[in-house]
Amino acid sequence: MDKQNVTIYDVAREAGVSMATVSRVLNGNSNVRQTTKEKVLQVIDNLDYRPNAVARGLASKKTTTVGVIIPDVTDGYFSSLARGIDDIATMYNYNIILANSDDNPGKEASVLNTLLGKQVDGIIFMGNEIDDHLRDEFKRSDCPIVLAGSVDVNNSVPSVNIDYVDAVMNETNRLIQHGNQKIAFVSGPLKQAINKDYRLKGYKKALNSNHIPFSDDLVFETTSTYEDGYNLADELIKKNITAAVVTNDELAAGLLNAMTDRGVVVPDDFEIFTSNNTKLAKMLRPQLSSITQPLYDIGAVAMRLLTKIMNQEKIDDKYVVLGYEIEERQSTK
Amino acid sequence: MDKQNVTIYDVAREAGVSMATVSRVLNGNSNVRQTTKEKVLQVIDNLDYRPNAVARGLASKKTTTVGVIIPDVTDGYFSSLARGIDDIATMYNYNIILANSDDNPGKEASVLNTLLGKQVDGIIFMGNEIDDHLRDEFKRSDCPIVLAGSVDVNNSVPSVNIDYVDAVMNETNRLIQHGNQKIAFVSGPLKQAINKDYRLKGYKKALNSNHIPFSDDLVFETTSTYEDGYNLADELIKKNITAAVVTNDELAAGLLNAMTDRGVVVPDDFEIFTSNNTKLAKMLRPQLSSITQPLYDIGAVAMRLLTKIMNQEKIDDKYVVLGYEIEERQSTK
DNA sequence: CTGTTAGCGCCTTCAC
DNA sequence: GTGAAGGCGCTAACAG
Repeated sequence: MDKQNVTIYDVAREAGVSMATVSRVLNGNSNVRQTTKEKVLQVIDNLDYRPNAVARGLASKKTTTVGVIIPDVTDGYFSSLARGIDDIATMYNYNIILANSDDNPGKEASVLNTLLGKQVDGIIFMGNEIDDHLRDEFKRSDCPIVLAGSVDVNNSVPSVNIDYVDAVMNETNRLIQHGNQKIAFVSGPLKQAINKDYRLKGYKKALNSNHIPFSDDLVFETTSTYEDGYNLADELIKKNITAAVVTNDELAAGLLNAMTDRGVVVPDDFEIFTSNNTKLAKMLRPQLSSITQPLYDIGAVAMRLLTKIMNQEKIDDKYVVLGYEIEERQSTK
Repeated sequence: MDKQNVTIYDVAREAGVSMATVSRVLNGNSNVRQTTKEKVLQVIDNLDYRPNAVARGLASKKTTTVGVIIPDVTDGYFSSLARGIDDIATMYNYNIILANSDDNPGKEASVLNTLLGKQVDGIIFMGNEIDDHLRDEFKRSDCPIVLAGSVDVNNSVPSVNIDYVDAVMNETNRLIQHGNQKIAFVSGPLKQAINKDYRLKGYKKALNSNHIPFSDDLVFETTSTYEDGYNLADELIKKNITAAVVTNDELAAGLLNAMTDRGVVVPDDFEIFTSNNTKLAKMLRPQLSSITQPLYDIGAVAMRLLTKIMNQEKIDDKYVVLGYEIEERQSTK
């Protein structure tokens, strides 16, 4: 009933060599004669031997697995990053332990600790907010960590992102150029730095450079769900708002559908710009205009960066900023 | 530079007990005097000691991690299952190693092997097709495996599903009751058992019981992408088809949008039923009528079942069939 | 090029 | 209740 009855020792005996030699061929060590190597390989095949990664991990202090903390796999934005992460991880022979955190600081800290206990070689963290406590844990962990599509105002950890300030500023500018004066900023929780310190800042910059006064009255804070977006429509209509910059695609989808359901024609009567360009944006009608982020690449680059750090390679840039585009589809004029 | 400098040995020395005792309190063994237990706990806290799960795994032959093989995290159907899986896993103190397979038999077999090498305590497999080779690997693995939202015609492995035959039959029946005679079956790859042996069968049963002849001409095999659905519209229109049962939500979304973009009014001129009730279904306009599967629960129940098997508990039913509903929204009359 | 010998950090009998 | 000792399966010097 053992999962793993045949060990390196069995292989060694069967092949008439020492376990060290078997270990060498397993690890691609070149110091093995071709003929013995072949013989060992042969025996491994015959015995259907599969190295025990746990034992290997204990001995070598490397588990070839990395932890991935994600708010919610079900979210199209983060799952796209996760896909990029996993593909690159696989490419470099790593596996990922995926853990959902719901953006909950308690869960994040807790899962971080269990990951460290499992001796992951590195961690990719995705989350909308990094508080002091978490930053401390990161520091104390003594484990390579990279943020993917997530922002740390202190830049205390390597990260891969786009320029959120710039992107939102550009969106807002376009909306202004389209003639809108009352533009809503529809956001996820403002305690999240990515919303408050980056996106909102971009929004304000655009208003400012166009001499439009900023008003708290046009800032709508939500929990980023489809329903939140849907429920917001009436209020926006009542305030005679004619356009919105939205920080999340599902949120934008809710707003869009609510508008349409109320007979408000998008984009003629109301324009919407969203932020993440998940699959969803193109599947809606009208299609959502959006910042087009290289989602897969953000994950992929983050994982690649992590491999370099784990590997102690020299890093050119610990704070990668990838390019983005703005694609105007059908939800803007 | 060690990730884990303080070991159980340090704790033992510091607390003036043996490592065996420390191990006991760590594992909740009752044979420890209350006072010593408290002392040990105190030292653990002081030293910021964190047990090394790898060493523990080697010694105990339990890793408290399970492998999860998924076609693509980016797919709303599977990511919902994955969320259910992770939540229950967390509840039972397991972590999940998530691996994308793209439904590719080669990748599936390969990742299965690396998971087994990592000594996972169990595996949840999601995939649209299980071929003989994979079934063999499952059997040989001698590792608890549960299928989630995935079907094995041979029932060689415990699984959690809904009754796909019945569900598709019901959908088709409704379409027939709505007066449709030419109903398309728009499917993912027909080499996948879930499509060919279950859904298609349900479609045929409905036709049959309504004395409508089955025609291969109305079966459309695709790769299940949004684009596939979009590109199919013209053909369906040309054939004067008035309704479709679709096996995948993104596929259905593509078809829906293509119809709308071509001026075909859904549901007046064309009805659509989809199969998975992912978030997407309700976000589209018109909203997609669908089989409403308990996605999260399928994952959750599968993981719960797996814990029972890993725990050698008695299992009432190794082939769980969860209930489903059919929800008619706006894409059907 | 190959074998020997220690551990890696923890669990788990088995004594006391 | 607690300690001592022997692995778990593999890697990593160190010899030869």
